Amino acid sequence: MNAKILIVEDEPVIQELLAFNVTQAGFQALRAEDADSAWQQIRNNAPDLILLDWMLPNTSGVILAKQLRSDTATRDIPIIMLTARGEERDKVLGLESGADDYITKPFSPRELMARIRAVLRRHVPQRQDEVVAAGGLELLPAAHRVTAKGAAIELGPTEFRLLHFFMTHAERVYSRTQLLDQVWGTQVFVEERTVDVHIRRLRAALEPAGMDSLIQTVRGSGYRFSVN
Amino acid sequence: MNAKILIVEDEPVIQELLAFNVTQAGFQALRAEDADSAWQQIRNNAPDLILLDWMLPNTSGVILAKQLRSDTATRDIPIIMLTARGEERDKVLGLESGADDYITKPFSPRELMARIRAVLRRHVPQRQDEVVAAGGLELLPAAHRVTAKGAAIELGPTEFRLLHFFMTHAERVYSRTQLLDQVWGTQVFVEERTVDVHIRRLRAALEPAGMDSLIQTVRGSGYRFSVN
DNA sequence: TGATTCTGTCACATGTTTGTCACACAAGCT
DNA sequence: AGCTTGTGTGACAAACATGTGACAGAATCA
Repeated sequence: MNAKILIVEDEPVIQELLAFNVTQAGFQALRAEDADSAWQQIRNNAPDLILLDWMLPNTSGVILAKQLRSDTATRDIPIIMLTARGEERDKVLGLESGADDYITKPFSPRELMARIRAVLRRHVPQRQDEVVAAGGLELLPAAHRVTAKGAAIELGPTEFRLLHFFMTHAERVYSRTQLLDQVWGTQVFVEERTVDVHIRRLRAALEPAGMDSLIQTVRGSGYRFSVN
Repeated sequence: MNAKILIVEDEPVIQELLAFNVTQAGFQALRAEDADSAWQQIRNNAPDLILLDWMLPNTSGVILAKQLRSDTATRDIPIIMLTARGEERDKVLGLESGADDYITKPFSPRELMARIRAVLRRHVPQRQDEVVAAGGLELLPAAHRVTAKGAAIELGPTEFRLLHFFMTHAERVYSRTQLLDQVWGTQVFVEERTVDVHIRRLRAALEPAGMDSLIQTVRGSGYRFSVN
């Protein structure tokens, strides 16, 4: 959810402005002033989207875009071109440029973010949503629903993800660290004991249905979802 | 995976451009310049998707789309409309047009392919102009009318499209982003919170009939239309 | 044209969720 | 038994998500 956006812009003021807006909107901003540093950033940080200035020193933005498109590793990274007023829309979006969208300077932050989100939206792969059943519980990812013997069970977002993970990884012990990685994500820093609390909340939610014993404590190791 | 795409476009240059891009992307391109040759292609080659120019000689694209939608054999073929800048989005995405998505000329090839892939991916055959009934509500697309237990319910255009989408996609959670794509269209840039407001307006309109609980909030995920 | 509806956005109200404690309790060890 | 370590539990404030009323501009209609 926290997409990385590479800003390729030689003008420091504009670069700063872009980075500010992007960061403000909750994205991670990477920066580059020219084609070389852009490539370096791309190799090291694998951005999800590139904001590319049409005019760049040495190599122009168009040429960089072309190169990006011809390289298998970067072919699928969407590009939004930054152009000066008056550039021909046809040229910008034309075949050779390979841009997904463009925006003319000066631009409103709102429009910039809207375009970024729109482009990202179309490039995010679809996730799976198969029905999961285990231990008398049924979980429907698409409907975001859990039922035990037909009765609905209300869960908060985190408990839902936690249960989903457990149900798809039953009969195996997971440490608190592993659960944090899998359910919270690798980039979140929270106390390990937080897992305990959510386990408790999940058990409490399952308890009315008599399903709370499905989640077992393995002292010294972690937790396990087990049908037995 | 090798989908057949029918391009219906009278302007030779654009037709060529489209065919080139489509082929390049690994699809099979079929071509037609007018409604008659389009029908011929459809009958002979059963395309998986149709790229249709809004303006066509003789019969306009809109009329062809309408015909496609009313013919049982072609009802389920998704359509992407090609429009000039400035066309009304309501008209384009409106129910009478029957388009699944649209794109304005001039467009970027990447954008086009992204749309094609998106439409193919999510394409669930759904009849655009048939009466929909769900959760005690009845919606008549052709008449642009909604009733609950016989009593008419007044809705604005956006609320109508929103409800129509929900009723044809019940029991499933949609994020604000997905709803924007599906109901507002992929080219419209509005705040995500706008969805909330329209949900509220829709609920308010359904409330006199006691049907407002059909639209449920799923915290952290989005909204769901559900009969339960 | 003016009147009327519709839309998108905001600011604020309200309600949930989350991570963290501090402490209680349980299990293993010598 | 005492000691040590690990886990359960209730409370809480801050962060966060959603509901809601108001408003101005756009679109529509007569």
